[in-house]
Amino acid sequence: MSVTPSTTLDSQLTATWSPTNSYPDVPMVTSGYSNRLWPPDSQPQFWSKFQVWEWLQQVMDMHQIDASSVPFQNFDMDGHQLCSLNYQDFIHAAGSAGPILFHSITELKWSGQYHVELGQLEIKPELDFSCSFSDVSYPPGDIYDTLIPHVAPVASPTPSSPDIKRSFSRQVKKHNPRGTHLWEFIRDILLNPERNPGLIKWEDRTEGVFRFLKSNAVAELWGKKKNNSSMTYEKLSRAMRYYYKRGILERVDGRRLVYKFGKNARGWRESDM
DNA sequence: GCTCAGTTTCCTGTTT
DNA sequence: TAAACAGGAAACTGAG
Repeated sequence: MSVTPSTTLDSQLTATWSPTNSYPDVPMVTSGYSNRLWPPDSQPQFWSKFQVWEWLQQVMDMHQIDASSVPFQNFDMDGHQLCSLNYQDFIHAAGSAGPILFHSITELKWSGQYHVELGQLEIKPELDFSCSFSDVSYPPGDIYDTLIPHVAPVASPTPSSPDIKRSFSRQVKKHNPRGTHLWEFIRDILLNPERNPGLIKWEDRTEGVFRFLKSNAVAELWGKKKNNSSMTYEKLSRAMRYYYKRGILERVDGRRLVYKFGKNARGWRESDM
């Protein structure tokens, strides 16, 4: 299923979010998407489906949202369609993560058109591949505490009371307490081979079977991401084996360095994109 | 401070 | 013989 845009791009830009008609009693907070992760001339209206998917993944990584909590197939659309979605469309398509995604795309659309307060969020820029996905963290009392109630219009399922807000925050973060999981890191390499040619490759894309080509290099990259210079493939593979029990990976008997995504791994299928 | 999830580290034994 | 696999056990880490 995918969400059909309910308004046009132009009407959306003026009706759903603007610096003047939103929530004047609340200071605007930026997460820095427009300034850090996407080039200034990157206009979401002109994104391809793949770029939409990349954006989706990046926002989820930034906010440490479990990828399995957002049905990627709901975002089977190009940038123009994405920009045409209103707040309710995002709620419909992404559930509790909808407000965050809505805020992100709105900010990108409005990039440079309104004053933002920088410096409220900690960004850890890195130049290598690993920063492409999720090396952004927030201080305590992070964006969920400030963003969600502000973005949410009246009569939305978005949390408003402190208790609900707290449980929402927990729901979003509990699954991923320390940023991107290893399997998501692996998946991202597979889905972005242009960034890491020759590290891991698909053996059977439709079945989710993949093979490590440079196991030590992947381990090194993982260690770099976790700021752990002593990471080895042996340790990484131990963590991979723990995924068997959880159904995130399945064993591929008799083949070295070959793994397969299991039923609980999300976001790797072409149909998810 | 406690609990929990998700690793990380170390280890022994087995398979390729 | 080396590299990789398998899995137990304990420790670690960050977040709620």
